[in-house]
Amino acid sequence: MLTEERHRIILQLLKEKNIVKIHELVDLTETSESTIRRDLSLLEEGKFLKRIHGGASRLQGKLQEPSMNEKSSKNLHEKRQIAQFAAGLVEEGDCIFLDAGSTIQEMIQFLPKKEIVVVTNGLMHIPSLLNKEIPTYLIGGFAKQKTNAIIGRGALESLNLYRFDKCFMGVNGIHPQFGFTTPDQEEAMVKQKALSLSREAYVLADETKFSEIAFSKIADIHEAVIITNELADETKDLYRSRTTIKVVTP
Amino acid sequence: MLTEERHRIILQLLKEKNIVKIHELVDLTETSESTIRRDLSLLEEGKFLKRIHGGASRLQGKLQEPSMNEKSSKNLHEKRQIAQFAAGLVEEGDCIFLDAGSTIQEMIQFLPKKEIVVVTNGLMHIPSLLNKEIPTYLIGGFAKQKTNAIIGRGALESLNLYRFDKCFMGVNGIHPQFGFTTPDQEEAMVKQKALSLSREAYVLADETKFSEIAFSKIADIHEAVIITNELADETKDLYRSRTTIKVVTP
DNA sequence: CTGTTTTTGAAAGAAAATGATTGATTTTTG
DNA sequence: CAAAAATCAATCATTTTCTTTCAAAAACAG
Repeated sequence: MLTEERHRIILQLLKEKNIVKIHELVDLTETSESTIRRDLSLLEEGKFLKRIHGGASRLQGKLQEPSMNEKSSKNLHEKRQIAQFAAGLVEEGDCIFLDAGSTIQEMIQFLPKKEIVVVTNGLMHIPSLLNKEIPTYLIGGFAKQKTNAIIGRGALESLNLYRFDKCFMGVNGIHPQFGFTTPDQEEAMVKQKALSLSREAYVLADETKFSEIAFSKIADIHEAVIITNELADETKDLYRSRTTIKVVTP
Repeated sequence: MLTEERHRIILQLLKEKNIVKIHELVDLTETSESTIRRDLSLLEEGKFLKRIHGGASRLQGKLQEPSMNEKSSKNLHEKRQIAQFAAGLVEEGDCIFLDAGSTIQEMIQFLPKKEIVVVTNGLMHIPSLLNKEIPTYLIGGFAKQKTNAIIGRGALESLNLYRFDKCFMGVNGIHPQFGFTTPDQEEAMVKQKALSLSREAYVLADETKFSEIAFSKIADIHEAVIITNELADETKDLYRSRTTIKVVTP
């Protein structure tokens, strides 16, 4: 059995079980304990897992891309519902802005087969957009490694070339007083700019984002329509007076 | 069994299994280990798979160019030599423009670990550039599906924000009278603009590009230094009088 | 047919992976 | 708390795989 093959098996097993024991792996792969230990050491070095006494455990850093599976399927389902609803708002002839980030990425698959134009700062959206043969414009600027978003002065200048019918974005915090917020200042500026260039603005957020505050402010609460799933009634009331909330019914 | 035939078998098997072992392939094709090793090396060069100890594994594609099946390994080798030479021209502190396209993509792996800044219109370059932790700026504009390049008005406007120490580009035709040419007019405009913003301009081209003419003109022959591999003497003379040619010695 | 290039297989030494063993360290058990 | 059990890191000999080199075989061109 090849090294890489074992590594795949180990990671696969970890995904399912959160914790694997050394002996389990020895039996499964029919190799020696030494070999498995070496494997675990290597994988730990590569930040794929954490070694613990007797085995290894999964690490839930955000660094883990495939930990998408870890997100409870409920959460994912909600996210998708919100995304689908948002995509339904797009109309023939629209020019829309799509923010970088995984929330918005879910939207793309639901975008209608109409004549639309998409502008985005999300590098991760490009393959799927082109795949759907949607005319796509990317704004210029600095390519941020961690989030795969385009940010910076170039991004703002670039946006000036466009006007949008609708823009869609994800945020990290929604708060009655502090408005929409996100951790990265540069990304906040891009969102802000895009929002100011749109006739209609939509923020996609599941219930976990409400009453949260992140570092950098994007806009006041009334400047965008919030698309979300079921909310506690008292939360709803808190926001209803200040802005529009579209609640996706399952 | 023909080389091509073996390659096809190997790739087919990889599609099904994610991992293939050397001995598996030796048995299957009834050739020697040496031959299989050579095959795997070639296929790895062409970015079709990744060699691992004891076999090979499938590489899960990023934003790779899929339509480039005709890579002959000889051609690829030349291309790589040219790319390596070009990368060697990059100096500490340089701000360089990298054109979209597979020729330039080869350069990235050879870029020196110095403080440099890269601006590009090639979406396919982004993953490897970010991977090397090189500060990267993408210009804005229309994302062209076929070539994964950013083009159009936005691209030209975007470029205006920058000035380059050096720019590197691929072309389709080089001709004493007609200059540098490429099939797509929009891409030609981007190349032209980038070239005009650079202190020094370099065109990377193997011998097959000489005396060819494509539809859209980028610049006159004297406006860029040509980096190429061995040339017939008469070809060399034809261009030497009008521009600089750097010949990469193998 | 002859000389050249390309492809192939074999072989040798280098490099990597493996499994067993050692004694140290940690955890469990009494 | 201390002994017993389990797990661990480190080392080493062995096996497997890799790279390089070379010569024979095959394909090719003139």
